Amino acid sequence: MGFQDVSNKVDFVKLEYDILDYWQKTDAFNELRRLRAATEKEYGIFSFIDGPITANNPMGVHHAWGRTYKDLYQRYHAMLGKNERWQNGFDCQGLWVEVNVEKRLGFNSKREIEKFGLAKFTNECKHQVLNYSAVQTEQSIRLGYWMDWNDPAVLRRLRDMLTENPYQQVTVQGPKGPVTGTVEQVVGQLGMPQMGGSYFTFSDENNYQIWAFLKKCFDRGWVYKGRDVMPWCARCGTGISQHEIVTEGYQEVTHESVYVRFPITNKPQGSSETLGVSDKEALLVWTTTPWTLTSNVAAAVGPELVYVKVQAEDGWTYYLAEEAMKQSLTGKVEVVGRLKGEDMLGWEYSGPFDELPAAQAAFAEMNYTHRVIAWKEVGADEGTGIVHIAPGCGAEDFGLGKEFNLPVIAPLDENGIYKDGFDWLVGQSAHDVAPAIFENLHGKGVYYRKQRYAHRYPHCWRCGSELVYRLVDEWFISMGELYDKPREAVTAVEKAASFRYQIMDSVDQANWYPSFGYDREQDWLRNMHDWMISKKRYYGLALPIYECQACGHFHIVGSREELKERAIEGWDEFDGHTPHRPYIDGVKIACPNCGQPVERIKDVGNPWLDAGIVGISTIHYSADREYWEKWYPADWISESFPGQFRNWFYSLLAQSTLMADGVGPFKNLFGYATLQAEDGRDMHKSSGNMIEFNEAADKMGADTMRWLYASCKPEQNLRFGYHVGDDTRRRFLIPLWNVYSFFVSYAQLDNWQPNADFGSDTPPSPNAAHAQMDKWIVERLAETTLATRAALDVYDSEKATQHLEAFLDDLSNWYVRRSRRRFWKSEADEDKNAAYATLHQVLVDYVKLLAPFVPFVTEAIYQNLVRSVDDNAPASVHHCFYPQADAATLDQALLAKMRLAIVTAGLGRAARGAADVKLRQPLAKARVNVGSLQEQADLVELADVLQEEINVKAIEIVSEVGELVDYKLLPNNRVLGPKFGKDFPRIRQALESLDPAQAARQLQAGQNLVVELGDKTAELTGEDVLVQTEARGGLAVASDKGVTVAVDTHLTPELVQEGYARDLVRAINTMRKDAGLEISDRIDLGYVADGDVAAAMVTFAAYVQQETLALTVTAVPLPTPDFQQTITVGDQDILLSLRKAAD
RNA sequence: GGGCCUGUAGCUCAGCCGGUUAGAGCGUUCCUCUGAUAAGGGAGAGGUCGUUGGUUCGAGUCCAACCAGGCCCA
Repeated sequence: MGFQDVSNKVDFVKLEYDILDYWQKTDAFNELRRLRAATEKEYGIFSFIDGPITANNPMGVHHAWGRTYKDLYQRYHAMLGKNERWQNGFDCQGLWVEVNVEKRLGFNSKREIEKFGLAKFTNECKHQVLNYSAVQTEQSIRLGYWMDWNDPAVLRRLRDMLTENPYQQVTVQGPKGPVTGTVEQVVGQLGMPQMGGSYFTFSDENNYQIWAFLKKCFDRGWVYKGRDVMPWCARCGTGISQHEIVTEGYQEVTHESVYVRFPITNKPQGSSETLGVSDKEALLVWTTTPWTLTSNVAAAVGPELVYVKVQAEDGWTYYLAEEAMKQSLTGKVEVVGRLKGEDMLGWEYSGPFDELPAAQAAFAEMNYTHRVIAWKEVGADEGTGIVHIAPGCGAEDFGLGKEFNLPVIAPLDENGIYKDGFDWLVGQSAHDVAPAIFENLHGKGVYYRKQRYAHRYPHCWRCGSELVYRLVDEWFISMGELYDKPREAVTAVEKAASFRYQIMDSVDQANWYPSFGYDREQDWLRNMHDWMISKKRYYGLALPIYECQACGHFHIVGSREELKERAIEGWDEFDGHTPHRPYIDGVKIACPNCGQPVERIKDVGNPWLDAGIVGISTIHYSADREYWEKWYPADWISESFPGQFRNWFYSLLAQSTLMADGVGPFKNLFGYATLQAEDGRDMHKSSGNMIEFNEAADKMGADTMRWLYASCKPEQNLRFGYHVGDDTRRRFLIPLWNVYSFFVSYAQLDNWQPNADFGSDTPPSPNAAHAQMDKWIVERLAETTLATRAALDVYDSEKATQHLEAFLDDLSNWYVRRSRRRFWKSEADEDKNAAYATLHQVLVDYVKLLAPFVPFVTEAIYQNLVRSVDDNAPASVHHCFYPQADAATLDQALLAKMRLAIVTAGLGRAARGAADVKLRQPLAKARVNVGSLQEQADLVELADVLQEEINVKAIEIVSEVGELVDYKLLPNNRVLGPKFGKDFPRIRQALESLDPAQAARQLQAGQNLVVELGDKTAELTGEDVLVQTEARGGLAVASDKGVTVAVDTHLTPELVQEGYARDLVRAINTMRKDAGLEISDRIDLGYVADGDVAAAMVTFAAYVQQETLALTVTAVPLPTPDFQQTITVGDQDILLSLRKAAD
């Protein structure tokens, strides 16, 4: 037994695959679950509820960002001993799955789906989900994400069998034994206790649990059918709810907008204007959606807006808003009148498409003519200030239509095609008719001009098509009244009646990271409309709404049992199927009101119902209430911010709040921003800046990705790419590996092994300075442990990584660098043993701290440092407990002392650099000035360290370095400003005129300074004035943070010779390396030199021999050298030759 | 239309309650160290702190307007 070889050239990607194998072979994840089930009693639980990922595509690098957080915090809490559920979730239902299946099957319309058959189509959708859930499972495993994953092979088997024949019997292994049923039935049980693994929102449990939720809403009277003009996707044939459309639904597009004449036919009595019989007078109206002109019923003006009557060259007289003239009119015009919008109310005009049968019928029915109405929202920034109103084609228009009791002309069917009654337009798509409409208007003489117009226009968020507005019947959950008073003033009764206030209370119950998330969610809840839950589609939640065609009553069924009880038809055909179309549609119930048979409405549910119920459904709310109470609410949830306030966060909050009687679904919410490409743009395949997850993982390495993700600012958009990846690897993983590889290579060389219970009984180094260094790095690790835990406890991985990186820098660039010689020396004494034991222990604890962040490399290091020497240790670093430290016992004095030494050494090197004296050249002394007596004492103690670091013969601690620095007096603005106010500039001036050196002495002696301000004097204390030292130009001095270091650059011949000796040692050692010698190989050395270099070779012979492991040194070239080279030392060319000694 | 955020070095970003000479990392140039290091260290170049006003002894920081970009809600 002993440590395995470690190359310092590591292939991290290969290492990750090896570790994945190891975890699989040792069943490491399941072992962790067993261990934590056993420690739950002592340490409790950490409840995480996963926001489901849409199983419709391979996962992207942006998912990997979120999954890194999820894995990190679950692993951290597992290392704290807590038990967890480890359940991933897949989002499985809804339009996005349908769209991709349509693509796969080559469908373009709903008709083709119906022709294909709903039963088969539903299966294809499930097939799609099973396929990508398998892919995403594999990808997540590759990321190192530990979850209760399904075997991807089983998911694929179910996928294939489902398409083959969903009714064949299948048996799969569950955690409590085999599960048997038809393929459809088994798939419907995925995620349930008997199946284990990820939850799938298409499961029976999830669907029926939503029924229960809807039933509760129904019982409270919150569910209603609404008729409204909604954004509608003609391709998908479905309404798009407000929840889906804001933000990502809008895209910048350019349309042909059109200016149209609405010829005025009548100005009623009382108008200030009268219509001249022969006048060609018209309202000038503008629209960006020409297809809606067929449905015009009114024109709206701003009642307070100023309008003008203009005579144009074309013989027409136009009315339009004064401010809109410039953007609207072309050619010469003359203003002939001015009036307010309210003066035009009631004017009648002839519409652009009055000849259409649909228009005639609608107008005749209500005995209506086109007229001007008032709308205070009308402005003149765009268009003409006269707005075309078509209540059948626009949401606001519809609202106005209700207000003014206008006829509604709805032109489009669900595919966006003109319906009957629209004459020549029938059968044409709204998207394509603009040119024909223009031509038609032209023919009628009402066309004025067209204009290209760029604006943000809503698009279907799934398929990208432009939306139209369409009059439809949809189902809604009422979000309740928004009371016109502060939240605190809302009474219990009001709250009970208004769902939104109940959800707001749940928002209050959680900590939101970052905190602005809280405000965003409350803002959404204040502003949201009622929740549109229906979609006229095929695959998804079957809304259990039964609307009686006979009496108009509707009923909501709250469970499978209730449906069975109420069913009067079709139950037997449905029984054994999942609650999906088409089978569920065959069940009829008796209308609870009139007893007539009633069918389910055909609509399926909004997919956020599926995702939002998981806080209830996945923890067995109905099957095992005790279990649910234990795991609800979640300690923590996490998703990307954009979109989720009105989507998952919202639906989770809403559904949970109702089901859990006002207890919110989570205690802590952690959100993060958007992942972008390195160029700062969003990642898109079409932009060519897309990085696929698999490619990133295998090129960059999963640990690198994870450290990158964990160390970034979550609330800021993350720029992801190979350059930041390289930077991350170089900054962190490579130095980590180098320290590890350094340790192992020397430990192997010395055949060093830790004690069985390493760390506890290693005697300290007999060398006091070394013992102190060992103690320091241990203290630094304790300090880092405290800081890391504190950061992770508040979900601040960014801060944690900063502390962990700072530690690595201290470990690598101070502890190891300062201690290297202890590992090199040949005798295996107590000092060496202490060094090994310290570095070993520190590395082991450090990788435990790192394990949740970078699970692969830490596992590899742990296996070698711990498992290869201790069979009884936990099989995986991830089975260990997280390191602990006690803040009370931290040796703050030692930490401060060493920090000072590190700063001072850096300044010493900087001072040498300023004087252009390279570090190999020894110098006589350095003088150091620090502020406090404590610091002076600390530096005296660490003088030998500083001598080596700065390569000087002596360190002199001085209280004054006056001849090397200039003093500078600076006013302490923060103190003096408030004290002197307007006199402050004069104080500054007076201070500048003092002799700084003398003033500094005075202040240091505790005396006050007296300055002349012309008419008066002022006294300044040591607190009022800041005394700074600054290096006098050209001298070897550096200062920072109250420390000043000056090096004496005077060279004596002895120092020069010693410098040569060090140059020679360096050159010889490089030659040894180039000659391929082992570190421990002995050599014979020959050289040809004269003058000072030859003298140095004699004076420092012992030193050179010792440093180069030379058995013999001769002042002639070796006759048969292994390696020979001429180097330059001082101004001489020196011939060096060496040969491996016979030994 | 309303609200919020951002604008600082070539790039990515710090900059606390207004206070001294505006910083870091990457990149770049030069120097240096190195028998763990695809590393490390140091120095240099690089800034009208988006623009214009205002408040103040003093503004990157506070206020107003504007410009540019982003987000949220109508």
